[in-house]
Amino acid sequence: MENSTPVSGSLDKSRVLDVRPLRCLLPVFPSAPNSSSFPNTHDGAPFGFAPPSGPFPPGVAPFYPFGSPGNPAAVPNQNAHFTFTNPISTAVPITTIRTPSTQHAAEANGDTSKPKRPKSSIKSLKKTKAGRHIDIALADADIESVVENVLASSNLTTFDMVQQANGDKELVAYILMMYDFLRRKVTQIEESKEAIPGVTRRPDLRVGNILMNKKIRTNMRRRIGAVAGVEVGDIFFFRMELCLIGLHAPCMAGIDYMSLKISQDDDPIAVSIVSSGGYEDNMEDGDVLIYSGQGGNYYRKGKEISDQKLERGNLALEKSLHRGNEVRVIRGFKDVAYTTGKVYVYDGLYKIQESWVEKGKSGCNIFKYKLVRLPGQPEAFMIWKLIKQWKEAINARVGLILPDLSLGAENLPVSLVNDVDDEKGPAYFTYFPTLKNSKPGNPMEPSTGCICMNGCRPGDPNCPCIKKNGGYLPYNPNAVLVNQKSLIYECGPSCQCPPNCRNRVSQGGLRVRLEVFKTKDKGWGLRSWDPIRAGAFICEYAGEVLADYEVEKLGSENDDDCIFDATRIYQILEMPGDSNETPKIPHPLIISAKGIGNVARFMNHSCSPNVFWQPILRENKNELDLHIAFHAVRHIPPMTELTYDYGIVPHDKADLRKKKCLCGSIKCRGYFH
DNA sequence: ATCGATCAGAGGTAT
DNA sequence: ACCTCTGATCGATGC
Repeated sequence: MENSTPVSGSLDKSRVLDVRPLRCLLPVFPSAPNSSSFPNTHDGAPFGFAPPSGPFPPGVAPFYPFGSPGNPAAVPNQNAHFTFTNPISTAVPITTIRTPSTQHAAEANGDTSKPKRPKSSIKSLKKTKAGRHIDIALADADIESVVENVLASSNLTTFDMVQQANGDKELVAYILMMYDFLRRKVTQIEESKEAIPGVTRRPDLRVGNILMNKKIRTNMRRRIGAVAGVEVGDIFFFRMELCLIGLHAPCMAGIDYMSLKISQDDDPIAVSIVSSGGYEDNMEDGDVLIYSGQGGNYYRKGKEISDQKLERGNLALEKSLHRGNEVRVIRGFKDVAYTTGKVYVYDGLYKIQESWVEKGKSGCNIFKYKLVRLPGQPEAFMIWKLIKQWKEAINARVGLILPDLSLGAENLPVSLVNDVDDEKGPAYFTYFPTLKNSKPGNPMEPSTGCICMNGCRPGDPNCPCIKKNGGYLPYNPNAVLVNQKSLIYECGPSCQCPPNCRNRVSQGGLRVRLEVFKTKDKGWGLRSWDPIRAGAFICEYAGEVLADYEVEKLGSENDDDCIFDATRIYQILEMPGDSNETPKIPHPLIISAKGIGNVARFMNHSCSPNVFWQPILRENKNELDLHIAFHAVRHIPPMTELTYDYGIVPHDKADLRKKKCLCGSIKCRGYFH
């Protein structure tokens, strides 16, 4: 990983770099809508990872976690609004939350109008020392009300029985987005409170527990083989996600099994395993997995390391070996972008080929199972292995044209690849990592920057930058946006916090290893070698900010590719969040990346995008320093094309600029601008 | 920065 | 009640 990072250069972002080596000058995007050089069919999505889309099943109203960008008039369910800044609000100042009063606690609980509190709250009350009762109770009430309100705004409390029993792609995507949004939100709230030493709050488990209790889950019944709505290659970042969608039921154990009635006998049969390196698994081969049985393991109070026994999961694996049933395999490993976290990849169906017992490093017996991947499935874990090779030696990348398109302007290289035809690169442009000619206007009221010398801390009641964001730091750790906002106020040149401040995410440069590649039918596109978490920052839209007179010219000229136009009409994203928080920019912003730009200029349009944009205002004395940042709608597996919604041109020039859309989504509008 | 020890947890099975 | 390839945190090392 590190060896692919060029020596800094990140300090000198003002340099404009020429990308001259690209000799072949061909159009970047599909040209005219009636061009015959592009296929008219919508089939054949470039990869197996077509984004979830389409009409929601009955009972599942789409709700808009990250809000609906653009025109508020385009929001269909105006009556389903919920704001986080409303009364119940999470935006209660920390100080009021911290004033302990039994009356307050009782009121807070009563206000939820939920007579039954989840058992987790009761437990924490019982287990916590006397002095902390109220804090915990208030925290729980606070979080419960957030969850309640989010769920209420989605017109949904539980799925019906059919949906709980069997999912589909949309339902699975919906549950995962809901889960991760709530998890980020709870993390944000917890972070803003004073930490209780020695107490870890585990938002992942908490939110999982709440959704489980509310039956916001699917594929509940255990099954052998494929799980409806889950595709080979899908990625996850928490074990709870696997539970909620029925891919792997135990929230910690590595082997999931069910009893299968054969004549009179009840045989346990393994249905899925999670291999994440906790034991002495062998992950060398992409299609073969040597998996260790469970039990007899290290650390458990009052228990010694011991021989593993042929019971529970081990017995199930043994039975599955003889029965020859398919076993789902989820491979987990350290997330390179987030050292303390893990990423899980659903690697499809395997069969157990053999089993044996061997002595582990501790000297105790360990069961071993050899699993072999069934042929004919899309590649999943194999792609990760390939990428690892590319990172070690860039020349291993087939079709490589340039190892770094940015020529050092970014803090990570951006490879340029064509493995579909012989085109040698996109049309000439100059790589530049941020905006030129920014700061076109003056704000209504002057503002001052922060003085957080060690970086802005969540929950700091005195930080003006956090105040401007409604009292919460808008980003979770690791540059993940909690939810879409009308406008995010980042720290900027007039702040005294350091460049690595958590409130400067869009200024920190690339955090995932990107690749510009030739698509099959949409010209050049953008994708990532690294997995991307839902909400994670991807890149800024760089280019030249167009002045009014330049915008006027746009319609008449035909060369208006590579435009970001915040004034267009945008469709609502299907993400959990607050539908009131639609992007609102302080002044019209149109960016041209035709001559000067960064990776963002290669992102293609999709009517069901996996990336959304977010306006950012950087604190800069009395100037409006407005930028556009792109974040992930949902978890995005490596090598999946990144797309966002280009929006709709409202005025009469629209028809002239229509291009045939090839996004392949069920909800495709048929064209884009 | 990376490692290990630590521990409260969750859904689930087994009794 | 018992089980477990979690996940965050805290301290101690590594370079």
